[in-house]
Amino acid sequence: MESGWFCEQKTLIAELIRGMELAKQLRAHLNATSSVESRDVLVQRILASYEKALLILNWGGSMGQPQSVGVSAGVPESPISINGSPRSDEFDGGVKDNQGYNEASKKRKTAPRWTDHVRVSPENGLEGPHDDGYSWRKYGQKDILGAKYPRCTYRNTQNCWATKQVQRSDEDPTIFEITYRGTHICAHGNQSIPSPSSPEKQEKKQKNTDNNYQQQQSQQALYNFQNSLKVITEDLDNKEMVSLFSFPSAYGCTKNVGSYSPSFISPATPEPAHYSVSPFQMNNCLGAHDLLHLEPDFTEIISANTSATNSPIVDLDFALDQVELDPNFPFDTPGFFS
DNA sequence: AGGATTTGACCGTA
DNA sequence: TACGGTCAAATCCT
Repeated sequence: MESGWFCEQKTLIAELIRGMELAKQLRAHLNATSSVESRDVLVQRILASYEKALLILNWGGSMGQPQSVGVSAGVPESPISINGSPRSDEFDGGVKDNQGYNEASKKRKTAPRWTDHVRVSPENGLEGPHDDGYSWRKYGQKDILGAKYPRCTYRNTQNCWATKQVQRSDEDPTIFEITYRGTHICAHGNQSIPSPSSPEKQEKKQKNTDNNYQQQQSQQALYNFQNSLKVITEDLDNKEMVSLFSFPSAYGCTKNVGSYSPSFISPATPEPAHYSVSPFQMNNCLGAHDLLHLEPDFTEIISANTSATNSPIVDLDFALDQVELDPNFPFDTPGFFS
């Protein structure tokens, strides 16, 4: 459990760092001739970041105690002490019958859970991706009784038990309900640490670093992009947090909607890369062709950054992006945490 | 060839 | 027993 809390601390620090970075950005915007909307976006992101940090503190403080589950917890995913051997693909080798599987199965049931609602706006084109920064891999699609659209299920690819379900709303087909379940124990993509991996991997990582740089340089473009976003974050009695985004036209789960684009190296797994789901590939419940009108570079920007506009709960990557982007960040700066 | 996705089958739960 | 979640072989994609 100690390692779990350690992980929480890292997330917490990342959130606080993010909040500070956003505050800096806001300060810059105050001096510049930026729009009110972009400032507002920053303010919202700052608030979301600190809100999440507080939630982590609350949840971390109750670790080891029974967690109320069932309702959307509105709680950030928190580490759990499992053996870190997710099941499928590169990490699902035969754990099905062992105790670890059973324990993990139980924990999954009692794991924190919350829901995002992602809205797609047919007339406006892509206005907001839903890249929560984690690397998801689809492992199931199920027709749900009484539901018009199938439910797609995704699992984190980084030795992580967290899962994500995407269900298109029957009432409003422009809305996708994204339910996050379980606890992230994975290192965040941008949290990749140098590893003596193969030259190929290192090369990929270098490319990723380059991407980060490009993303940073594209920050301004992002703000312009974000100005067109409709971001509504609601705190539903701390039980559920909902973010609404405008998306282009969307479809139900479809086949062959594309692949994940390599973006990071996973230090903890034998995987050659950490795959970050691009907004267009968020899941097969979104039609990839919805987004074809966008330039690849632009989609990259979106993928890397708009998670900051996501639910304060699920957005974890952005903060860590900041960490990696500035490895020399003065953590020991006096008063930094004060 | 390696990795990602699809999809029918299996399993657990209510 | 029905339903939803997950598995895993087959298939597709790069």
